[in-house]
This record gives sequence, C-alpha cells and structure tokens, in this order.
Amino acid sequence: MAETASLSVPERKRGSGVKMVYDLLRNQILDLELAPGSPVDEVQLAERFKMSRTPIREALVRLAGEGLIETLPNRSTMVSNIDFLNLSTFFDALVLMYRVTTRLAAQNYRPEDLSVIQGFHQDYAAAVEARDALAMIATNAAFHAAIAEAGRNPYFTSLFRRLLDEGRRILRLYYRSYEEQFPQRFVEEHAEIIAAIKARDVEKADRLGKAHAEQIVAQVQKLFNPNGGLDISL
Amino acid sequence: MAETASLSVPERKRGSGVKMVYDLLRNQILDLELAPGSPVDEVQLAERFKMSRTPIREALVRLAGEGLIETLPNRSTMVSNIDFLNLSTFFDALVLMYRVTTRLAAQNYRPEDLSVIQGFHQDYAAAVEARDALAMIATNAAFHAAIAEAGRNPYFTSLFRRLLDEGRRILRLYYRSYEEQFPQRFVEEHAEIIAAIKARDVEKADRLGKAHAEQIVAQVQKLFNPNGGLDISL
DNA sequence: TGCATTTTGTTTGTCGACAACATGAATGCA
DNA sequence: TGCATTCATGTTGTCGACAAACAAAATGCA
Repeated sequence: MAETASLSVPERKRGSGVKMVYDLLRNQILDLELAPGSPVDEVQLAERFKMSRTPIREALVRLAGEGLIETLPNRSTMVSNIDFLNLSTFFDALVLMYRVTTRLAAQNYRPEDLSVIQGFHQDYAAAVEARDALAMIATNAAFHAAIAEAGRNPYFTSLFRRLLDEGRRILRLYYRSYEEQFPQRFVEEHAEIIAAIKARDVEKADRLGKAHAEQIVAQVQKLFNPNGGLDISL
Repeated sequence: MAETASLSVPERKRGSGVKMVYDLLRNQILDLELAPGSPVDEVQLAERFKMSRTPIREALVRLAGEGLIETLPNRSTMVSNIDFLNLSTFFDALVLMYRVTTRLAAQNYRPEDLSVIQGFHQDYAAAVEARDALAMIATNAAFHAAIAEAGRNPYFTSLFRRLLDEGRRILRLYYRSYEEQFPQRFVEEHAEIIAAIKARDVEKADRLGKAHAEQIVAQVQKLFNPNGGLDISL
C-alpha cells in the first residue's frame, strides 16, 4: 500500500523507458506510420513520453544501429529511406535467406518448434481470411522468423529478421495499393513448407523456400513495374 | 591564434568522442586485449578519456547492438563471450558468406575495386612475410571485406563483416597458440580468387571462395580438436 | 554458529542544464 | 539589388549530479 497514492504519475520502471520508445518507434517505422524521410525530434519524443532526452537518445542510437533511422552529425535525425535503387540486392539476400533458413529448419528443428510455426501459420491464415493487411504482414514475418529460429543459426536468423523488417516496410507499400487475393496462395505454400520441414526433407524445404521467396519477389516487382515493359533491372 | 593557449586540455571535437571510444573498445575486444567476460566500467572509461559518462554510454550501446558486449540491466556490462558451443553455426554462416560475396564480386565488380582488393592482397602477403599475426588477421579480413564490397550487396556485406569480426577474435586465439607456416597457402589462394573475379568467372569464384573458407574452417577446427579423436561435433 | 535483516557501497539509469554547431533570417555594405 | 557578414533560432552533444537497483558486508537474533 505504498504506491497506491501515485495518481497521474506514470511511475515507469527503471529500465523500461528505452524499450518502450524503441519498440514503439520501431513498429511505427516498419508500419510506415512514420514515413521514410520524416524527421525524428528528440525533444518532442521526450515531451510525449514525459521523460528526459537521455533514454530517448539511447533508443535512437539502437535504431540507428539497425539502420532504421539515419542521424546526420549535429543535424537532424530522420527515418531511413527505402532504397529502391538497391532493391535487387535486397531481393537477392531475401531469397537466399528464405532458402537457407528453411533448409536449416528441416535439418535442425525440434518437435516444440513445430507448434510455434503452426501457430503463426494459423495466425497468418486468419489474417488472410479477415483481409487484415497489417496482420498478414506481421504474421507472415513471424512465421518465417519462427522457421529461421528452428534452423538454429543466429547469424542467419538475425540477417533474416533484418530483411523481414525491411520487407515489412516494402510490403506495407504493396498492401497499401493492392488489396488482392494472392495471399491465399501463400497459405498453401506455407503448409507445404511445414510439411517438408516436418519430414526433414532438406532439399525439398530448400526448393520450396526458394520458390516461395521468388513468388513474393515477383509479386512485389510487378507492383513496381505495373506495365511490365519498363523494367529497369530491378 | 585563438586556441594556442589551451595546453593540457584535450580539446576534442564535438562528435568525435564516441567514435574514438567505440573504435578503441571495438579493436581491443576483437584483438582479445579485452578478454571475453572481462567487465567494462563506464566510470573508469570516463576518467580515462576525460569525458562524461554520456558519450561512453553511447559507444557501449552501439557495441552492445553489435553483440560485442553484453549488458545486464542495472548490473555490470562485460565483453561478450565467444560461443564455442555454437561454433558450427558460425562456420556455416562464414562459408556461405565467403561463397556468396566472392561470387557476387565476380559478377558485379568494377575496375576500381580490383586495385583496392589487390592492395589488401599485398598487405596480407607482407604481413605473412613479416610473420605479424595481428596484421595477418586484420589484412585478411580487410581483403575479404573488400571483395564483399565489390559484390555490392550491403546485406551480405554487413553480415560478412560481422562474421569476420567474430572470426578475428577466434583467429586471435589461433595465432596465439600456433605461429605456423600455413598462411603462405592462403596468399596463393587469394591470388587465385582475384584471378577468378577478374575473369568474371562466377562459378569458379564461388568454388574458390568455398574452398578457401573450408580451408580456414578446417584449420581452426583442428586447433580446437588437436588430437583428432575427441570431436564433439564442432 | 547459522540464518535473516539491515546497512553500506558501488554501478547503473535518468534528469535538467548548458555549450557547440548548423540553418536560415536579418543586417550591412558596395 | 547582390553579396557577404552577423545575428537569431533551434537542435544536438556533453556534462555533472542524483536516485534507483543490486551485491556484498555488517549487524541482529535465535
């Protein structure tokens, strides 16, 4: 009964402020609520969260370390732009990581991993059913991240997570313009991937992962080249 | 003639403190001057560099983001341990990145890249000649990082750099015990790799990169299993 | 002595304030 | 008017200080 009197005082726990700001900004950036290029003001954030600039600053340093924001010395700091010119390198990396993580999952997964993967698989299916674009993006990323975790290679997993994050921003653009029917196909592909992993069929998992990735890449590329003739080697 | 009177005052430029501390700590960690597990004291560093704890803290946050130090909430922060149990995942990632970056270099390099690569190649040869272990490690990493840069995929490059960093710590252990003759072989392999890249022979570059990587991995594994019989599936 | 509690000491996380830097507006000069 | 310089404004980087959290020593009690 010592703390009941603290009304209207946020009474944050000691180390939780940075994580709160970090998580919020991160999600806002990845969901394009904060547009690429938009400024990030420390003072403003400090006021909004009713805390000093110091923990805000730490959160920003972390985000900068992940490349989600860019900070010009002594000048403003802003949300990183999506590098459309280097989109092909992104796709290259994405496809390879899809392959490798799926392959490793088939090789190294443990029984308890499958239930986690299955869970996200159903979440994704539910999001498709509900036509909830944001949920689709998030659960799809979670699904593949879970597969990567089952592969048990932290180096691949961390790169893959980074790619999925970046992909979340790009896909957000996609779903903003297209509200289509294609995700149903992905549900089926996800099921196939799970089956291959479960059967420990490494080569098949590899193949399916690659095909699935290229499927997605092709869809996104079609978005950026809608008339099909002006492909500038994306 | 405005600043000549400031004797004994470091007179650091505004944003340079963090980078200085960051670079120094980073190199000390990677060269094992700071042993894994050893504590990192903010106050001590602040005194040593004659600056406030704030920029020290920022440098530490950055290092933690790269996994070079680990920080327990409200408690001490220490240099990250080398995870010998997961060494095989490290090798897996390293071999794949050697392959991919070398392959991409053969595919995407520009003429000006070659001179940079050649430069590090000669630096490495010189280090071997001088039997300077630290220089060998550093120039070898620089050589392969330059190849990765020529491949022009920042996602692969950044993961590869991280792996090379981690490898620097492991190799540092290696060279601490073995001062051998094997590096000469690597000089020749480097030359072959350069030739394959120059000829834009993608498949050969891939093959050589893989072989080179497996060469190194085998050497390091032999270090950790000297008697050859007690291999615990590293 | 053995165990629980208090106290001490140390390190971290946060704060408010200030100075350096950059940008753009205002001013001065030709 | 055109250009350079000065000034004003806002933002960032740094500082010193304080308070919370934890670990270990010190104390109290049986």
